[in-house]
Amino acid sequence: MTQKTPVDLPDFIPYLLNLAAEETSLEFKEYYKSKFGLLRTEWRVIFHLGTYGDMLAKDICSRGNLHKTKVSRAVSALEKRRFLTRTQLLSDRRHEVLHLTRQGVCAFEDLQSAAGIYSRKLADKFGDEELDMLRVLLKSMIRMKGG
Amino acid sequence: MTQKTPVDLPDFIPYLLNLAAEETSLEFKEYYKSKFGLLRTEWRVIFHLGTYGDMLAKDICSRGNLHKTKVSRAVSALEKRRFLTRTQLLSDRRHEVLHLTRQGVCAFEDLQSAAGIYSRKLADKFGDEELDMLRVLLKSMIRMKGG
DNA sequence: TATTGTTATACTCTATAACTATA
DNA sequence: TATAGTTATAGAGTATAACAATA
Repeated sequence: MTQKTPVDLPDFIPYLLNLAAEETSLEFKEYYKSKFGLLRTEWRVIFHLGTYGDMLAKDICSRGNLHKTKVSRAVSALEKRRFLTRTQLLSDRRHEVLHLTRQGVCAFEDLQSAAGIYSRKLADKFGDEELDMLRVLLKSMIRMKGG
Repeated sequence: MTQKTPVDLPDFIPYLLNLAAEETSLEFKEYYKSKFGLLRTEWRVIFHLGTYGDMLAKDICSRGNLHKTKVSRAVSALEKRRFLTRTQLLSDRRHEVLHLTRQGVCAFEDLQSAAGIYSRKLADKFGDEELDMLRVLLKSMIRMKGG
C-alpha cells in the first residue's frame, strides 16, 4: 500500500484527511450546534477561556492559531448571547479581558464532557496507542499559521 | 499521552484532523486552483474520469461519495471551460456520458503528477509505514455517506 | 508607526428542498 | 413511482483589505 505514482485518490493523504476530519467533526459539531447554537470558532473561544482562564482576544489568536477577524466575530456573537463578558483594561484601552459568564462555564463543562465521551469512544474503537500515534503524526503535519 | 478526561483541545482528534486536513490540502489546492482554476469537486470529477474513464455523473457520485448537486455543478463548470464533454445516451436520455477533452486529460495528468510529488514528499518526511498506518486509520474512520 | 480589534467583502464548501425530464 | 440531473437558497468556513482607536 506504499504510495507510488500514479496516485490513487482513495489513498491520497489530503483527501483521506478531509473525509476523516469531516466525519469525526460532524457528531461533535452537531452537539455544540444543536445544544448551544455555537459555531466552530465560538466553541474554540469558549474552550480557551474555560481551560486557560480569562484572556485577551489576541491571546486566543496566538494560542489557538486563529485569525483575529475570526476571533473578533466569535467573541462578539458570544457576548451578545451572554456566554462571555468583555472588560476594557484601563492600562491599555485597546485590550479587553474576556471572561466566561456562568452560562459560558456551563457550556464549556458540558462540551468538555461531551468531548471526553467522544474521545473515549474513539479510543475504544481504535485503541489508545493508535490514537496517540495518530496525534503525533497529525501534530507534526500541522504548521501553525494563524488562520 | 493517552486521552483522559478532561480533554485538551490540542489533543482532541477531530480538532487535529481538521488542522492537518487544512494544512495538507492547502498546498495541493493552491496548485490546482492557480494553475487550472479548479475547485475541489471539479478536481475530483476530473480525477474520476481520468482514472476510471468515461462515466455518468451518478457513477462519480457513488464512486466518490459525492452528492449529485455537487457533481452537477462541477460538471457544468468543467463543460463550460472545456475540460469535458457530455453526450446524451439514446438508450436512456436521462444519462449523459462524461468524457475528458484533451485539455481535461492534460490537467488530469499534470495534477496526478503533482499529487505524486506531494505524496512522495509526505512519505520522505513521515515514512511509508507511518503513512500506510495513517491511511488505514483514516479509512476506518470514514463512514461513506455521499455528501 | 505598530498593535488591537472591527467591518466589509468575496469566495469556497456543505446541505437541503423543489424542480424537470425521463423511464 | 423511481431515477438522473438541475436550480435555488441558506448556512458555515476561509481569506484579505481597509479601517478606527490606542499606544
